[in-house]
Amino acid sequence: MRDVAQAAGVSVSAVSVVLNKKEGARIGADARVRIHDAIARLGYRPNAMAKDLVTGQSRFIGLVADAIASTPFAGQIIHGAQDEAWKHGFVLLVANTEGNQDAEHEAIAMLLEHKVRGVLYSTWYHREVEVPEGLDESDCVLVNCYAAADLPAVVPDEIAGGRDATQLLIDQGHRRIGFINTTTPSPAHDGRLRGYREALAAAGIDLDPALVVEARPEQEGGYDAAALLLDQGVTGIFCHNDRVAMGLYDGLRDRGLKVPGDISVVGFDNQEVIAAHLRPPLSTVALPHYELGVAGVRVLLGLDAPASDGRVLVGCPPVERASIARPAVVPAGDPG
Amino acid sequence: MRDVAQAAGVSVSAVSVVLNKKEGARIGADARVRIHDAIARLGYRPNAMAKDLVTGQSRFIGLVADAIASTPFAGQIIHGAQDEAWKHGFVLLVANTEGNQDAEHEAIAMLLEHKVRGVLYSTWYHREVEVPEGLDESDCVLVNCYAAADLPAVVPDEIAGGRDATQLLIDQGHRRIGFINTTTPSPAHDGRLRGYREALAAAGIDLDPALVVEARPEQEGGYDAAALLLDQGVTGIFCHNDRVAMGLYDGLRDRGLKVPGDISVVGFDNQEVIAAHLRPPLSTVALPHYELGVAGVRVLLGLDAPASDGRVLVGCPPVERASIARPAVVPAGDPG
DNA sequence: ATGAAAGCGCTAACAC
DNA sequence: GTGTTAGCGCTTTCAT
Repeated sequence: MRDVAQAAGVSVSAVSVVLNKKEGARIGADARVRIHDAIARLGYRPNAMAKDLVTGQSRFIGLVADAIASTPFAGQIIHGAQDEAWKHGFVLLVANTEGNQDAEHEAIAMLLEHKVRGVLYSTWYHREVEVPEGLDESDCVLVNCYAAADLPAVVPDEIAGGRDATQLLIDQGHRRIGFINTTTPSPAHDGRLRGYREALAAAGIDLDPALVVEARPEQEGGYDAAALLLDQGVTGIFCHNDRVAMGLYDGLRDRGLKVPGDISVVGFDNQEVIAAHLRPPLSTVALPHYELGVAGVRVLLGLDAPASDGRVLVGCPPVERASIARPAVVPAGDPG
Repeated sequence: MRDVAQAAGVSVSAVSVVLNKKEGARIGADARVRIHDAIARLGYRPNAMAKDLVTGQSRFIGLVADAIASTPFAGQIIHGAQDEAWKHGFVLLVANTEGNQDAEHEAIAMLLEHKVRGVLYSTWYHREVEVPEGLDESDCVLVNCYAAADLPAVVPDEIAGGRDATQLLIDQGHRRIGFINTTTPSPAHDGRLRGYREALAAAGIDLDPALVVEARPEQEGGYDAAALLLDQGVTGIFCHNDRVAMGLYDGLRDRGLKVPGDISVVGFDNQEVIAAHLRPPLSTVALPHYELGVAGVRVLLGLDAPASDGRVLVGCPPVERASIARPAVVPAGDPG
């Protein structure tokens, strides 16, 4: 920078002013030109760290994730956070902890030492977390998780998602709708179930407890659950996630049943590799990971405000594909 | 830091020395204790940027990716790079460009301004890239891609991978082995084909051109390819990737054929969500994204050296599951 | 309108 | 052994 000033025949402060496009003090047009010229000629790059040092604040936003890679989803959170941060001139500092306590501690220390503007603490599946100490030394927002501590938390709206998924089936005339929930206790388990109930209630359909079963949230779980639900005479099935739906497809096929001709299926997550390419393509409801990341930095930056309970709910938009049709067996009393 | 020094009754340099665990100049044991005490009491955190500023080098490694989220894979590269960087005291600065030229330029400028130790330029699928200008101002290594410019490039060993995948089938006695390659021109297309040929040649099997077909690298492509290969009387099929294999499973089943009873199948990529949960679980060969990330920072840091051609090939380890069996039809002349 | 100078928090000579 | 001091590259009063 000194070199630039020298080459342009001005002082360093003049260069600084020009670089930061200050409004107040204007620089002579000629000097300004000479400065830009010198910058280009010398290939000068400002030193971000020196700048941050003097201003006392960096342009970093820290993101600590518990499992960057174990799932295709985490990438989306990073992506969304990165995009939004970038939009406001911030850069993402990524720290992966793989659930390791020490790594987490170290990561947070590192972020703090870099004087990050704030940190996003995220998990790969929606759950309650215990906030590691140290995080309180900086602004912090929880992404895809929440804590007893009153930190702002950005989470998917599981209830509305469950409601919408069920509604997809109801809209096509289904009334005996099965639900393969997960065996794992979680906000997803409770929220989607509640959404399922709400949708049923709103449509005036009595809840039949025999229609909701639980299975491991994987293909294998869905495959095994097929038999249970078929015995109950369901015409449509809402699966806890797309992987379960994938397994269900297999289970149905092995019993000679066609989707959606014989049974309609709706998933959850909108896991692209699966949902979009199953035969038939799976109608589902999307887990908004990208948006979670975006919303996370927005509340961190004070652009969005959480509700009074500290939560910001991000919607799970339905994605209609081809796994839902009107039920083959018209319910009694319904002329069709 | 001054406060700490004052509280401990020593000078700032003493604190600095203690913090950096210098070997040469030792500090009195009592002073050291007082310093640590003061640090804890004051909740002092060193300012990483001030440190980097004076030493002239930061502990950052930049990672620019063309598509962080479009694929489950990118996350693995980030993860590997992050872990390895962390291990050596570096932090990852992540920049996503989504293939956008301007974003890329801006991202690189930003990384350079932060005086990164070097940058990893990565792509989500293995391909040739044009290196954006500016990257030469810093150490740079290509990850999962390569360029005409002589930059070190860390890439998967497609040939060996194709060879190993084919060998999995050969080992079980298959001799009429089909290959569903991708329609997309790419190192994967050429490398896996070459590996397939090499494995066949090594086993003394003549190449039958009718046995290699091309299809879109998705479920749909695999489904459609089933018919073509079945007509050729193959007993085993090597698929360009797991998604193709997934489609192939469907195609085979629709024709009443069982995997691996009637036809053995091997995939490529080891895309967890799919490969591990298909019925039967898919034997495949893994695309080593995590290792690619690790290797990237290792060569960047000078820990590993590329071959004379600037490449470092990362192996694609076979992952055996349950989609391969001995062929039902024993080839003529083979008593076993 | 522009330059001089102080200082951000830290490290690294160099004295003592 | 331990304290003093001079910057690292930049922003920002404050003079001019």
